[in-house]
Amino acid sequence: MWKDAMPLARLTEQSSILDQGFYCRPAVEVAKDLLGKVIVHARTAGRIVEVEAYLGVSDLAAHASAGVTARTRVLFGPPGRAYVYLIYGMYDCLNFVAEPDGEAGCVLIRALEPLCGIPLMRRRRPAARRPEDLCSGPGKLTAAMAITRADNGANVTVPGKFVVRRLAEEASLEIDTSTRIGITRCADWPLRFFVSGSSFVSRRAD
DNA sequence: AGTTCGATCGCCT
DNA sequence: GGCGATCGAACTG
Repeated sequence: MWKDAMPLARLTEQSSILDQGFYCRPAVEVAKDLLGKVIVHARTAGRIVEVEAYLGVSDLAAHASAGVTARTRVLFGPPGRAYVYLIYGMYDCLNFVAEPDGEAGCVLIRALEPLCGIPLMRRRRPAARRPEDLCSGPGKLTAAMAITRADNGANVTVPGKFVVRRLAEEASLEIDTSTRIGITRCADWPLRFFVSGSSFVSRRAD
């Protein structure tokens, strides 16, 4: 318990960075394909087990529905960038921008299976009682990995402190679908995707 | 310029 | 299951 699943050096060696083409597709496709991929931020890393897709101006639950503003500008820009915003005055939420440059769409990262830097994550989130609680929510995983609004706009397709990787040996996984959590508009749209049976997701059902 | 309310979390009952 | 914390973007006037 509370030990890393693998050393960061080995993870780096046995994986490759997702390129811009991966993100330059419809947000729903990118969302589903991000399951099983690994986010690396500085000394911490985790496997994505739960995401939600947010679409363009037609999706009233999406920030992009407000049009281009100072906050949403990155959503309308090139794919493969991080969109990080403050929610409820205290938590940062991480998204990756999808769709071609000029079109809005993104994927909210809702839960991770911690892989590297677990003791560090634990120090940042003392409230977590089990490793399963470390990154089981959008505000939890940013706290555990120290991802903040300073990372907003970061290009995660080029080598650096913040990237998303694909393992050379990717386990096949079954995907469950549900409605998105915590929203009121477009509440019945089935745009939440998570790894079936994972104990690291924020919730099992709606 | 003032108000509203949210893509949450953790503690309380 | 309920609620308070805490802040800034978006909307109203």
